[in-house]
Amino acid sequence: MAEYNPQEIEAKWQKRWADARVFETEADPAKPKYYVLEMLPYPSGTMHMGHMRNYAIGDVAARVKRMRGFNVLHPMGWDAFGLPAENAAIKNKTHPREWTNKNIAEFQRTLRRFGFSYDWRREISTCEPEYYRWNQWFFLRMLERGLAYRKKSRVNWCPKCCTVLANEQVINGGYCWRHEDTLVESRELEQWFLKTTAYADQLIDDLKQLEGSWPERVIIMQRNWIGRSQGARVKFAIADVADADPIEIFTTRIDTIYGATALILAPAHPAVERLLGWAQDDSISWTRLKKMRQASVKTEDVATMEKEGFFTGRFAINPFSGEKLPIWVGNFVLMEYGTGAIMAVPAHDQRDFEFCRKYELPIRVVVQPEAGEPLLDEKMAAAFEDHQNGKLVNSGPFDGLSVDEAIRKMTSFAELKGFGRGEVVFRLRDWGISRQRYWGTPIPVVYCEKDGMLPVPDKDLPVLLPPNPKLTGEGESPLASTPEFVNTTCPKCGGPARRETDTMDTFVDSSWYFYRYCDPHNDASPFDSVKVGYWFPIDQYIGGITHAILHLLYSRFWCKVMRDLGLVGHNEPITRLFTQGMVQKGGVAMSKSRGNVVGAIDMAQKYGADTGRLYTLFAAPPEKDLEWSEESIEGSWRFLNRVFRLVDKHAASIRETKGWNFDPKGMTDKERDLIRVTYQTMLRVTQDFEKRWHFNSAIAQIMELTNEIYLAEPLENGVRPEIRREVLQILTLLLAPMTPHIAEEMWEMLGNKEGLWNASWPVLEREQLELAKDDEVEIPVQVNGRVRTTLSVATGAAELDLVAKAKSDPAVVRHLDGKRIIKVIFVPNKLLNLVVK
RNA sequence: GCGGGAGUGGCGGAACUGGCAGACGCGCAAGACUUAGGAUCUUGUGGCCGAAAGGCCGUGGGGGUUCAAAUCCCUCCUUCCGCACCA
Repeated sequence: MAEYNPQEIEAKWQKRWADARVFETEADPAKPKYYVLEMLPYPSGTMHMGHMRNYAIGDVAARVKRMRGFNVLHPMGWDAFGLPAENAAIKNKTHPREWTNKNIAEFQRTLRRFGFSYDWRREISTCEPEYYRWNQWFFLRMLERGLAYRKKSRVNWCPKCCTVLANEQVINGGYCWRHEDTLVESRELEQWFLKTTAYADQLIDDLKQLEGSWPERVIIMQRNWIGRSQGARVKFAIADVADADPIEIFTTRIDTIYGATALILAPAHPAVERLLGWAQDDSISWTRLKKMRQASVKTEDVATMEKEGFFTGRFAINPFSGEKLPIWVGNFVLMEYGTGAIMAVPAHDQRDFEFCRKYELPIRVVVQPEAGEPLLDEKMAAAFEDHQNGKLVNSGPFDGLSVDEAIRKMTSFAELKGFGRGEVVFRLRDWGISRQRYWGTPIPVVYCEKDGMLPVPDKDLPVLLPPNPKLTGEGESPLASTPEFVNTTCPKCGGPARRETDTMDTFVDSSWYFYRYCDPHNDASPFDSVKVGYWFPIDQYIGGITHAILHLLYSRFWCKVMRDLGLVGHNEPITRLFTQGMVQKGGVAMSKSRGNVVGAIDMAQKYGADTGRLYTLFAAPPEKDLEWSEESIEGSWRFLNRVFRLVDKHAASIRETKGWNFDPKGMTDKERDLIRVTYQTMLRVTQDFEKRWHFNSAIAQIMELTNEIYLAEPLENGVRPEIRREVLQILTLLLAPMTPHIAEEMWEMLGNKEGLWNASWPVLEREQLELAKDDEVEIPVQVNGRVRTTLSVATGAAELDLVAKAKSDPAVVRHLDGKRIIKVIFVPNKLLNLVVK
């Protein structure tokens, strides 16, 4: 009697896989490819079971596809630049590289311990010059095309990170994404940007291609983030001032322009000073403005903030009606969106209503719903929410038009008269990539006093990080205080020049890393387009929902840039996306700071990697959060022991038998039941893996099959050895993607000379069913005890029901559109066996 | 406020196209084997009634469609996530 010893078995098979180079893969146009990828980890602290769940899901996909004959690319690498390494280095007085490499070694050891089927030859680490030089190369290409640019602007500054954050890194209405308790400040700095807005239309339109294969909510989140609004700009001339520049507003509802009763400017609007300058008695207004501008720095509690404003003393002319409208400044108007100025239409906008109510500005209804209460006074207007389906009133020549007609006609009228035009406005901002930290990719640009800003020539790449920086975590960028880095020569005139001292946001690294896996050691270009052309797009990407916007949006942007550079031939890098749930303990995600991690290595030592893998796959469907439970993990452990004992018990008696070909003749009832339940399980598990990714119910099916075999004991009496072997081999094959080590061991115990890694996924051949694909079968139908009719059922329909459980005998009669349809139960030696109550 | 999910035993969760609700596992209970059990095996386990056979109720609440509803429709409630003065 052999004991299940996971540590021994796992080490044994991991070595065999490595020796046989089972997971190493090359592009091969003769074979169908499958690129499956888990988001690359940031190597910090220790790996816990939350990480493992992610990789277990990907590994199941990789192994199933491999068993089904695909050429599978399944790589792993490290998102190795970033702030924690720098902070740890400051704390421990070491170099960030030291800390990072130590963690990478630890992470790698853990992943290997779990037996994930990676091609380790393709491992990449983004902090290596061989990798980041291509960040710099891409940056220069973008610079050439005007997609990278520098400008002074208000940026998000995290006082804890001591660096700038991208808009996407500001969360919960104004907090740092890494320090959720730290309010982001606003600073004016000279910054590098990548022009994501140049692709705003494509980024939003191409989301359509992803529908159905990306989670709906990710698509919606991206769509909202990009935030496209179709609207119009309208110029309002300023009354009583000669030669004054008009004020331009943006609106999506130009049809309501006759209902405008004021113009409201953002406090930061550049025209405010001029307007106040012209007005008399302005000292109070100046004070208010100053206060408001300071207050607007805070983005906290935006939703509940009281609307405030003041009258500038000036008026604007409504170009449609000629009406004089007071110009106000309002704290709720954003400078960053549209033109920083709006027309207030209090009857048809909640915010305008609140503002005008407070300051007693008039309210005028201009859209009247066709049916329903007449909206004539201001109280009705406030309650009126559906402005989409009304007709215009109080709107001069446009009275009576529907909203859609009015928007069209009034926009072209404004264009004709030259005071407005239709425009699409995006919420998306360009991607600010400058970071004032050391541990990132240096931006490859120099500043010469004579020649100005110049790109570093390609031949001088990579611009290396200085090996011995002074890291303090305070003040300016560490690179700026490293003279040997800063001082350089001008590539044009050869005179003295200064290097750019900002480094790139680490999201640059992860925006294209998956291309590098296709050709990881190329030192002439970021990758070979032919190799990428074979592997791309990624067939299946797996990661947390946390990256729904940041990483996935940047990656999509990068892909489109590379396409326009002629490097790749596809529009979207990722065909299918799967967002797995988190592993929690005590109701919150595992994290070092919360002190609730279950270490992956500890897990492997206590129960073995297979039990850990099985449990994370079994305890919850993969897209849902999983609450870690030390108690219920015992169930997975027990199950593997049970299966192992079962195989061990029969191994000796069946090891020498030949394989069994489906042959219904002479089967005993016990054998038939066993074969039927085995094949049914096989079909259902295949469906769960391939169609639905319901790993938890796939495992449940396998457990059920195991129970059925136990129930059929003693197998020795009444079940031929070759049938026992067939059943146990299929059981082993079904387990292989999830618990590969124990599966290999049992496969060997059953007498197989070749490793399980060479085995194919079990498939029922058509001949075994004795039905051709489009056969029709005549089935007499009994309803309520009497033969009623004869139906023909296409094999397609019968096939569906092959997966029905044996227990669901007798078949069920279904009424569908007046027709009666039959569920068919498959019994091997009788072909089709129908019982209808 | 807007958008998207989710509500099924003591717990995690099954149930594909409307067709035997609660698969599988945890936990719990009883028993077997044991010097012992936090090992292993067997049996039971949604609620109520019943000795049993069996019956009734049951998928957040209420209503509806259907021979048939966890599943479809209406409505309300709860909850999680994302966005949030985007004009």
